[in-house]
Amino acid sequence: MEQSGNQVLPETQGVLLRLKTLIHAFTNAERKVAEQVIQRPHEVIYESVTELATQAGVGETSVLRFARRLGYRSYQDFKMDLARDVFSETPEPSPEGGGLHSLVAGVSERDRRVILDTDHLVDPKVLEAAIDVLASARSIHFFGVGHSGIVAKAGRYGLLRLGLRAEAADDPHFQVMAASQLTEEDVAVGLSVSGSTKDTVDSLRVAAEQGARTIAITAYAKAPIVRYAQMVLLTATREAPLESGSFTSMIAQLHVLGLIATGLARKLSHSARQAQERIGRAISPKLY
Amino acid sequence: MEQSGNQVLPETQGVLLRLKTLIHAFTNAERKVAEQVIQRPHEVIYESVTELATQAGVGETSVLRFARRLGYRSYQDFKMDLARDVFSETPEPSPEGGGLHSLVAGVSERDRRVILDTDHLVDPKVLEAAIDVLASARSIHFFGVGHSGIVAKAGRYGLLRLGLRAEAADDPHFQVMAASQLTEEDVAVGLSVSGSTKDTVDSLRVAAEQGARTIAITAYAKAPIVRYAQMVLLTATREAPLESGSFTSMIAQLHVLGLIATGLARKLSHSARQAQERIGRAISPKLY
DNA sequence: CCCCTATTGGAGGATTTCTCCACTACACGC
DNA sequence: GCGTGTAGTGGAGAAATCCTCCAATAGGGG
Repeated sequence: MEQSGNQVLPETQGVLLRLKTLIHAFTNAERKVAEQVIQRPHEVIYESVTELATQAGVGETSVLRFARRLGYRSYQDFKMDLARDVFSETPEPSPEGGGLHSLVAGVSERDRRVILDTDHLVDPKVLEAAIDVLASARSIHFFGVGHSGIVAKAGRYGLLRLGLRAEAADDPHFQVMAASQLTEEDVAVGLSVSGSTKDTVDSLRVAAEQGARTIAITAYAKAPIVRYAQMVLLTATREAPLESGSFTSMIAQLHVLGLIATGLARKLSHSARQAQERIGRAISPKLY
Repeated sequence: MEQSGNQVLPETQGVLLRLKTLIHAFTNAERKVAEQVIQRPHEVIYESVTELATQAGVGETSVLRFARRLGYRSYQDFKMDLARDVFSETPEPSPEGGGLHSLVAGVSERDRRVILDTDHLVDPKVLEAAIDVLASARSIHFFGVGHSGIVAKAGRYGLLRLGLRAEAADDPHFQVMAASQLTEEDVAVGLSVSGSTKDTVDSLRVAAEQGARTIAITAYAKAPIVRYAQMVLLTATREAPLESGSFTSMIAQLHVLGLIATGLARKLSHSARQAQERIGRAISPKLY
């Protein structure tokens, strides 16, 4: 009496596990259904009541009852829960050896790791200070050559999108020329992974001598560039000797710029939104 | 279906990611359905055709067509695949709290996620084909404007480091001029997140007309640019309305370039190592 | 402005899910 | 042995759902 009727079976995790432990609680017909489900769950999730009933050699009704007995409102609900089991069980042991799969996995791991590592190297207080200074600057100048010159431009565009006045110079001469024109109202951001790039260090030095606020983004806390920086934001390095690691360094730098830009966007949310809209309208005719 | 003769079509994983990249391939009604699915996949997997149709404000037929267009035999099949996505997705850390810590955590999560998503969108076969083609190219030309122009330059430098002949143009005129000079021995790489940037699309078209091999790196599988690309590599998108998401897009693009460059470095390990050494010697006098 | 194609949703048929109920089997008491 | 009660089972058909067909309409190109 108690053991059948409308007893609801205990609720543990995982339909499949539950089925196996409860195999004895089922009636004959239900057990046949349970066996089908346990044996070939991957197929069952794509089968209808009728199909499963036929496969199990029982009537449709028994399949329905089976699902109800497990506590589901409908057969569909049961299938979805079974699907959760089936899909989340696969811990995906890498299909086959090395080759291209491990290329993607390896580079991905490296690129994600450099972001995580950078998170720990960036000092929140310095980040906040940098954001404050940038938010109230008259103009912002990014300095960098080589790869860092590219990132400097990215930084410039990112701040332009927020409606700030930003410049970027990657030519060594123009860079130092621009630096010589700065004042206390301006901010100079020097980008150099090594922190030792002569041109960039010189530009930041000149900017500092002019009284401008200076921010350095580098991977080495004791590099020459930090001498002239009031605020230092560190990026992680991921030396991969042969494998072209330059993209990884750039990702770290861009990540830091993303932190700054997002912080600025929050601080300036109103004007930033307006700037975004203006830019959106201006760019749309350039698209197909 | 696809016009371009032997285009290497991207074969991506994950319904949700695919939906985002294919958003252009949908009709109006289908897009409404897609939006529902993207916005609340957890609920959709428990809904019937009728329910989803009502929610999206379209007819049932459009929902069915939507599933068919994605390549599923039935609506049930589509739901099962969606369930796989939903259930195997790593739970997104809650964006709790305000402060600066959540700024770093939020941006970091976003930047790492875009890399993971991109991994799933990049088709290994296409990647391999692209690497092969690039390894044997006489010269490689990167095209892009705006943010993608910056990434184009990064791509150029990355390949230069491997001893390959690489160029990058971000000026619309020079870009198309350069494209018009290419031959079958050359490779053109078009970078455009939207895939709709006129200048870049035109350049890739001209390059294709000249018989050059063409590769597109974009976030939308059905964007105009893919018409002229023999190989398409997809990047993930991370729409962050206000927050400056441009850095995130660039990180995704750089990650794909990193995949290519690392693959090339392996393939050309000998000559790449030599190139690295030459470059190292050449650059060292520029450092303090 | 017209034509042509692509897009769309409704009608209704096909399939699937579910409810209801009759039937069987078996246990137990008399 | 026989009646009675109860659990177990599947079939009939209703309800819901999924799907096909097709007419109406919107939109784009000439």
